[in-house]
Formats: sequence, C-alpha cells, structure tokens
Amino acid sequence: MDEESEKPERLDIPKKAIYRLSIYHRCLQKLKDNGQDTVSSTTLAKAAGVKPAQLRRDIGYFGQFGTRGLGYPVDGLIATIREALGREHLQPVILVGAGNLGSALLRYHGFQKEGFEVIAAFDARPDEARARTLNIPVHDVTELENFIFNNDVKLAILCVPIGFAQEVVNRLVASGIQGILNFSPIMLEVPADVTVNNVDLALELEHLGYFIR
Amino acid sequence: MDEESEKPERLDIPKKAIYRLSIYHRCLQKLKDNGQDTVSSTTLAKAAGVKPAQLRRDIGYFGQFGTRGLGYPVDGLIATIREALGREHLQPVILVGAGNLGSALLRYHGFQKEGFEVIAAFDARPDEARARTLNIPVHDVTELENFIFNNDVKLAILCVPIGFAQEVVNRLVASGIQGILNFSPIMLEVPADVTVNNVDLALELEHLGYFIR
DNA sequence: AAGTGTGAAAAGTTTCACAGCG
DNA sequence: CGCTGTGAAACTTTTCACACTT
Repeated sequence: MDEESEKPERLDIPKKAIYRLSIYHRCLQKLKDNGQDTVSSTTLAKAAGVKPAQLRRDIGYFGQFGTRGLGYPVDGLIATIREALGREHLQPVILVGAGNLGSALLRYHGFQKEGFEVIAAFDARPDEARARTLNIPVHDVTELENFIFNNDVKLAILCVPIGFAQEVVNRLVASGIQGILNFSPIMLEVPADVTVNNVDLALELEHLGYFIR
Repeated sequence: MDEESEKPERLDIPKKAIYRLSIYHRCLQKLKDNGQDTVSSTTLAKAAGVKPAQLRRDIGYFGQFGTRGLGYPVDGLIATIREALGREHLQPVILVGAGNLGSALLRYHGFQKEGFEVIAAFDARPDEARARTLNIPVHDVTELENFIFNNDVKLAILCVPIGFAQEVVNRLVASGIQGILNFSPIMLEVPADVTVNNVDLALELEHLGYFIR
C-alpha cells in the first residue's frame, strides 16, 4: 500500500504514473506490431487515453528518450518501461484459493501474455476434478511455504474466502512474497515492504452506482 | 471516466471518496451485525484503513451526521451512504461475454451480496452446456437492445474479447446503459454521461512488478 | 472528556506554455 | 517546423490542528 523503503530515486514517481506505464507499454507493443518505429507523444497519448503533456512527464521520470522534432523510438521506450516495471524476465506467480474466481483466473490468459507465469495454485481442499480441467498443478495449501521458498516466488494472487485471507497473507509474507494481488474484499495488514493491490469487484460495481441516475 | 454532466452538488466530491464510501458501508454493516449503534471516526477509520480526518471529511461531503463527543449513528450513516451510492433499491445488471472470465463472474456472488442482481448474460455464441451450469439465462447477443430496454437496465459488466469491446459498448450506450464495468484491457470511448470503470487484471499484476525487488 | 466539523496548510498530480533541440 | 523536456501554475486530495458541541 505504501513504501518508504530502500528503493532509490523511484520514490517520487506518482503511483498513477506507474499504472499508466503499463498502458503505454501495451500501446507501444501494438505500434511495434504495426511496424512503427517512432511515435510522438501526441499519438501515443491518444492511444493511451491521456494528454500528451502527461505522457511526456511520465516518461520523463525515467530519463530522456525522445528526439525533438521526431518523437520516441518505439523499441527504446518498450525496453525502458519493461526495465522500470521489472519485466525483463518472466515472473513466476502463484495463486492461492482455487475456488470459482480463482479457477477462472487460472484459465484467463491475460497474465501470461503480459510476462507473468502462474506456476502453481494452492487450495485448502484441492478439487481433483477441477484441477484436471486446468493445466496448472493445484497443491494443498500446506505446501505453500516450501514451494514459495524453492521457486523463489515473489508474487501471489489471493482468492481465498474473506475469513482466511489475513491468515494466508501472514504465511505468504513470512515465506518471502513481496507483492499480493488481493481479490478478497478486506484490508490486509502487511509490513511496509510488501505491496498489496486490491481488486474489489463488488466495490467497482458499487462505485458505478453513484454515477448512474 | 469523467462527467461534467447535469448532476448537482456532487461534482466536487473526490472520486476516491466515492470508493471509500463503499468500504465504509461494509465496515458499518459489520459493526451493525455486532450490535454497535454508534461509532467514532477513529474506530471506523481504523476498520476501513484510512485516517480519521479523512473519514470525517468524506462523510462531511454529504452533510453532518455525527454527535460531538459521541460519534456517528451506525444506522444513520448506513442509510446516508446507501442513498449516496444509489443503493436503496436492488439494481439490475447484465453481463456481456460469457466466456471464461464472464462465467466466473456469474458464479461469483459478491455482487449479489452488495445489492446488485445480474439478471441476464449475453454471448455471441451462447454455450448451452455452460449455460446450464449457471443459474442465469444466457441470451444471444442480438437480443441485447430489446432486453436492456424492456428491463430498464442501467449497468453492464463487459467481458468480451478486445476486438469486440468497442462495438458492444456502442450498442450498450445506444440502448441506454449508463455505467459499464469493463474487464477488457482497452480504453473504451463513451459519451460524457456514461461512466466506465476499468478493471484490468493484467495491469494490476504489472503494477506490482514495479514494487518488488 | 471525547469526538465532530472544518479552515488552512501541505502534499500530490495534472496541465500549461514555451524555450530549445534536431 | 515539429516535437521533446520541463519550470511554473493550476488543480485535486490529504492531513493537520483546533474551535466547538454534547
């Protein structure tokens, strides 16, 4: 949620800018596929749905990459963003809680596409039948600690029922997990050097309720 | 994404405050279940994971409800928030795109719990077998317009493949949908009086990548 | 004494606007 | 000329701190 930790430099980059970086990355990928090799802030900004000045500012946080009068090199920018987001290498991820939502996420291939690999799932009562329909091993949750340690996993997706969330998180943190994508509608308590990202589906729907009349 | 529309007063309330309102609502519900009938900003704020001053400010956007020296009436606050979020009545919702993620969301009961009812799903090629495993009708997407009109639906959950997203959104908007919960990793174009809420799962995972070392 | 409501300060973020480079 | 890079202005949101009420 927050970090006043040991990371150099990077601390004064707005969190929202980090999110936009991923969006830019996707747009750049598409441009690259189309054979573009340079792009102006105006063009990229339009594709990403932001203002050109904001895009330039966001990119500026990481250095100077553009050529005045021309624009940015597509490949160069992609490399820079991958580097910034720590995505040079395939990142292993585990998923805890292979219930309805959890199994759906395992079948969802959006993660894989973006440089993450969900290498295993864990559940309190692994469902053999369901496990066979996924092509990822579903382990008993008791094996969590060993697996994380042996495979040097840093990221976890959490889909367990509310009542178990905090307990599981404590174990994840103790085993060395540094980032948690949390689908339980609950505020998790973690040390300052662990980042939690909440995805609260009901909350997003409720939020819309405010804007419809 | 933004609105400079005809809504009175409410325009100067921060969007983030609206999100927090849903969180407060949940915490209040829990307090009520525990038999509490008043709560101080300090207590509620701790439960919601925010600072007391922020909670008071957020609540203050909607009026004065507290009693100095005592706190807020739990019931009163719940009522106020429900009213603000437009949740006095059960809100019908449709889901478009009953693929992997879509069907998982249909099985997810978090929405129902929070006052929304997913009353129908639509798909380009409704899968009969899969439909039987859900207890919600899956219609052909051609019936979209009629259904929305006949049932006065205002909210839609969008889980179609990227390539179809904008096209479907145009139809939703033309049929009177005012709020869209979008799971496709794409920036949708909608008129200013329609609100889009993006839930981009891959992006959330990428965001975590920045914070792990 | 306990706790709200809120001006005013601080912090965070976006946008403008333009100098300066290729 | 076109487009980046960026100071400075504008705007938004959070936090402080305290007067005020029960």
